[in-house]
Amino acid sequence: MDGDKDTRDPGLTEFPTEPSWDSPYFFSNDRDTTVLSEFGWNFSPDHQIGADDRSDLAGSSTTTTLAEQLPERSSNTNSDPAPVVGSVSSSSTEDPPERSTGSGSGGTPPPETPSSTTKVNKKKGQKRIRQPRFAFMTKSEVDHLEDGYRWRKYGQKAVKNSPYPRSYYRCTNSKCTVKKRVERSSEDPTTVITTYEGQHCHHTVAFPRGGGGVNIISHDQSGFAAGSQLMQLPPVSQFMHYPTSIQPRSQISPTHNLTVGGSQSHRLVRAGGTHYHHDQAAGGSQCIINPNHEPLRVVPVPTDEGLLGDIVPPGMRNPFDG
DNA sequence: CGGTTTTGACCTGCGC
DNA sequence: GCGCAGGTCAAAACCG
Repeated sequence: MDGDKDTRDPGLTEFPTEPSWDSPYFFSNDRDTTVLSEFGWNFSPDHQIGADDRSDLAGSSTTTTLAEQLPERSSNTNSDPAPVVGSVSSSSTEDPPERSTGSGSGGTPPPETPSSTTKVNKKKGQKRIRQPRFAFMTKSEVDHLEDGYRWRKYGQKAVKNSPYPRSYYRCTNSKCTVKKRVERSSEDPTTVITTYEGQHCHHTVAFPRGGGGVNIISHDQSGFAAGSQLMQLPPVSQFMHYPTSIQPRSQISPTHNLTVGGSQSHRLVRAGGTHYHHDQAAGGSQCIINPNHEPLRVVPVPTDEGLLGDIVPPGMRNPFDG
């Protein structure tokens, strides 16, 4: 225990402060947001930002994306100190549908049944399968950043070697198993590390039309489908759009330090209070993306388009927007 | 009143 | 096998 696992730190500290276009790190879309990804996606250079874009971003951008090929369940080897922030190693298994009970028993199961019962839930030899995760760091004074989805906090834990606790959130959509962890970097308290796990199976919450709503993504676009390599685009609207829309959950701090580009971003607007309009089309389509087909390029875009403008085909954007 | 947050307990995986 | 740290549960508290 001492030299113990700096699991997370390594990963984080190693992220280039500047985009490494030749490395798995890519996606530089904002100044203060570093995007890290744990997806098993196979982003190829072709999907990275174009040379032109690079020059545009390279300069001031501190945004970095890490796309890491996640072997099914790496993370346990030291060499793979949780590729991302998460550090998580044994996170959810979850076969999406049901709460994995993962800890299945987690909480306060009947003391009477030793653990057998609980264990039963989680088949023994069954190894947990990690859901694709995606993390990014954002300079912000608020921990929980708005992303268009509704989250319910289900836990908080103190993180070793960090004075800041880690919060666990779960998408409030009962059919959605996406989770997200939020923690503040111990090295840089101004940086919030958000890790998403899983893919939303629904649209983002639609915000008041007045605010222009959210860039809800509809992803059935056949053009985005790709045979067997279908990749569910997790938080597309999240990680791509976040930067421009992040908002504190409970209150928008005037000093909110998101630099996101300053001028963009007014698509996500709080519906007031802590509630949001739920106009989302329940059971919406799934977010599917095929890296091999659709060049993923992230470049600074005008306010109107937001980051999605370059990622999501117009036809795939918020169906409620128009 | 319904939904969310808080918080302590419990479970699991992993390293030693 | 043990201990640690991470992750999850669920009851209670809180809030709009």
